[in-house]
Amino acid sequence: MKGSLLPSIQTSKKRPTAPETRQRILDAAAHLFKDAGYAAVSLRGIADMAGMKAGSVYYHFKSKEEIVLEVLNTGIERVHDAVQSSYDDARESRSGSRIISECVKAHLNTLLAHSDYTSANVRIYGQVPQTVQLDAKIVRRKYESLWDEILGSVKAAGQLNETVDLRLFRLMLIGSLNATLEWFDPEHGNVEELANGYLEILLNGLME
Amino acid sequence: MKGSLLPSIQTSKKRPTAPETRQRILDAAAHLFKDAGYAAVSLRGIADMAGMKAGSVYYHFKSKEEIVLEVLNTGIERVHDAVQSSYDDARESRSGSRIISECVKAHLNTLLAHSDYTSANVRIYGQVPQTVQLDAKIVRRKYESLWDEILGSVKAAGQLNETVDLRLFRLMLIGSLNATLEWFDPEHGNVEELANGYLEILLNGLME
DNA sequence: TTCTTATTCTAACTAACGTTAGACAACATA
DNA sequence: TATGTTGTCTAACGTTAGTTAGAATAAGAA
Repeated sequence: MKGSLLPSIQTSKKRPTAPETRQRILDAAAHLFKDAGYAAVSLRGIADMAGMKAGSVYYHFKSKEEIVLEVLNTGIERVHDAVQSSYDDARESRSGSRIISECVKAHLNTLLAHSDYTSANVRIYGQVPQTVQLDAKIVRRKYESLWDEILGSVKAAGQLNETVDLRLFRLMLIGSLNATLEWFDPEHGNVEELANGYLEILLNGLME
Repeated sequence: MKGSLLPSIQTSKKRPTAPETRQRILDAAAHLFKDAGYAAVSLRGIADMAGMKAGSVYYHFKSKEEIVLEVLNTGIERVHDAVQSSYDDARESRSGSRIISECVKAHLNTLLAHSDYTSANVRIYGQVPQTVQLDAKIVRRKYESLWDEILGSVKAAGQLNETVDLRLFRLMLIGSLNATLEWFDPEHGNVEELANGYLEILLNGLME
């Protein structure tokens, strides 16, 4: 087996196991989908990046669609876990702005600094085949529900502007966070600062 | 010439002129790019929707890249014109929130209700070939400058929260407006209401 | 009516795509 | 060492993509 373009997973064995190779394929796919979209990424490209030939990918996955569905779902699961974890931690503070801040930071960190998978989901979801989209929607909806729960609890504690439509706010919040993918450069920017900047506007508003 | 899938441009001539056909090709391209992305849209698909065969497209355009560059630039020009027009009209009100509101509405209206081109730009810019991206960036920058001008003038009039980073706000604003493309359905929603909902949060903030 | 011009069609090219089946190689175990 | 199992390579398939050059057609002008 020739050299791989990804950092190789260290094992005591010369030849990687199927789970390891499978992971390598998914990592490559997530990275490429994130940057170029679904249709523009070929199996040969993914295989090349994973250090193998395209035909070999079929030992691990049934189709390109199966790969992208797994990338999409993993992406949402990761950000869901991160936000859930932050929510659980921040809850006891009983501060609405603290809770929202921590969850926003968790979302942005996952999206911008830790997961090609989450980035890929955001960038390509709208362009994958319909069948894949339908399958991925299930996990996506769960994440939306998590945010509804977070925002709902803050509102129930009387800490939100009463006139704000929570559904719209959630759409706007996640939309604006996800849109940072188009311009934020993780190598030259600080996610924490970015989150704080966004939160200031969202929580306090723009006008004097 | 067989029936076209687009509403035909009414002329006194039996056979459309090149400009008319050219427009039809661009309309088809913008529509398809918007929905499926760049790579997934074929010349044959565009030609089919424009009511011709793929080879004929080459009489009007040199390449697929030439088509997409034109779609991208037209998209930005349209939203730029709309926002510029709203800015010019709202200026005399001397009300910061009025100015911002009108410009936001202009942006959203163009994006969601009037222009496949603008929608296409937002959705595919990050995925077109590098060379196209570089070319399209010029026009894009001008639109960003327009917003910088708008926000700068409101701030200079002392009507903005002093601590807000204008560049960040602009990125966040345009990002969140553009993200509405992923979920807003123009056939079942009201753009004006959407704009008002967003503005309320952005101008007044979320917290009590 | 004929000629000219503009526009579209057609057939084909090369390259690339997702996928398949079987050969091959590497590793583990008896 | 031989055998069995796992994982990769290879060659090929049928299809699709962007593009090209020349033929064909339609419309307008003389």
